[in-house]
Amino acid sequence: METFWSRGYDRTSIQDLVGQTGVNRASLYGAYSDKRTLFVAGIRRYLDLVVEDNVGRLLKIEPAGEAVRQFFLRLVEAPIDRMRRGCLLTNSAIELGAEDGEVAALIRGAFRRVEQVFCARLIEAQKAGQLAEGVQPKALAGLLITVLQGIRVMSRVGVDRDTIREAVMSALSGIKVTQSGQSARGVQSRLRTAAAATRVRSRRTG
Amino acid sequence: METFWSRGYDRTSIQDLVGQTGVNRASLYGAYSDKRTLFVAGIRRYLDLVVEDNVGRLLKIEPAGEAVRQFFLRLVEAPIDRMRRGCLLTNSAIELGAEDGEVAALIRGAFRRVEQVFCARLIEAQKAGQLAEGVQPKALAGLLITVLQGIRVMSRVGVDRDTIREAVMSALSGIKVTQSGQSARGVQSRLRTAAAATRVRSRRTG
DNA sequence: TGCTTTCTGGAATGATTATTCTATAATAAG
DNA sequence: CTTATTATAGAATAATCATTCCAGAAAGCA
Repeated sequence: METFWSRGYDRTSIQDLVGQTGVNRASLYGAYSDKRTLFVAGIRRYLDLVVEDNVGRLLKIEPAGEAVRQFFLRLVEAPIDRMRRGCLLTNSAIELGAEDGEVAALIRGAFRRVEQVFCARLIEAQKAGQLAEGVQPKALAGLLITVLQGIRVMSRVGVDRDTIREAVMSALSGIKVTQSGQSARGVQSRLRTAAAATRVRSRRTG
Repeated sequence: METFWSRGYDRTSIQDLVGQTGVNRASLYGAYSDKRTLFVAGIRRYLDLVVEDNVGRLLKIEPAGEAVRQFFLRLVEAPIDRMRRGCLLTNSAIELGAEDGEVAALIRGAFRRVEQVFCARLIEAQKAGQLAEGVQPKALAGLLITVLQGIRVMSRVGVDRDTIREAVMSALSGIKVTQSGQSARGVQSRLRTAAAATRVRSRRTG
């Protein structure tokens, strides 16, 4: 999973996997019939570890609006290497999605899952009066999963954080800011600081 | 350009290029020092042909809000093969963006260009009262270029059109609908028809 | 016409690839 | 301990790849 995540499918050789896992080539072939099967297993592991971890965080935080909001704030403020590496699903969607139906279906399923979690939490948020007038949870969830993928693409070529932050702010504009979240405080204030610094910088540079 | 667009960098062999262009291998190497240089030329050609064509359309349509709106409506209703093929820039951003600085810079430049055209037209739209209260052109432009990339990823794995349409609708919600656009009529009504058909279909299927 | 440059088809090179095979070492089971 | 299973290192296979080379064909130019 780690190696495919860092280097992609084509650029990962069996030898790379042997080196990174410390498992012999023959043993790898003993456990998985070929490279593609091994890759699919890597994707499955990513779903279980990384995606579920994010889903868990998304479900845990209260209030619901804050959970969605922080999901993106956290994403935008991730370390540079993490941003460059992107998401195994996004990377694989582009690399293999058009040609490998099984991989495409796995990725589609993950996208749908995250979208539905977004949607569920947005419905909660709406009931608690945390959404702006006229915002439809389902439509906003569709926007958010799309923006998430877009951010993965932009980060990959090193688009500056301010641009991405601005996009996120715009995407989240339908969710009212609440100060209730416990762990919210850290991320929120870090973001406010960054945004303020940006404003000063852009005044100076024109 | 066409071959790299369809198959990506790694999966395109020099032999593929010889076959598709009808130009001899030795002649290709006579004109371009290596595969990567040829690829960069392909990207540049894409910028000149495809990106500039889209920018042109974005600049031509009046009123400004309608130009941005139609850009996305057109995108969402593109033929299925066109959607699967995606965008050479998006595909290359993921495939090479993290490892090839020159390619990354080219792609970043194109993203910035399109974003700025979005922004310019949104400022026009705002002056003409076509934007909702509190919508900031710059922030919305950042959202739109991100959503554009996100759509390219989603389309690649065959996410259904309704989901993408919904995301687009949500992203465009800050732009008021006007009926003034001349060529607007065609796309608009096509979209309404598609949306209506979808509604019926989803009622039938549950 | 002749000469020079460019283009062509195809073979050659050398590296890398996924995958299989083999013989040996380590481990687990009885 | 002995036997059966599994893991290992590395060689062997066969395909594909980017890139170079070469001898001949075509085209441009005088």
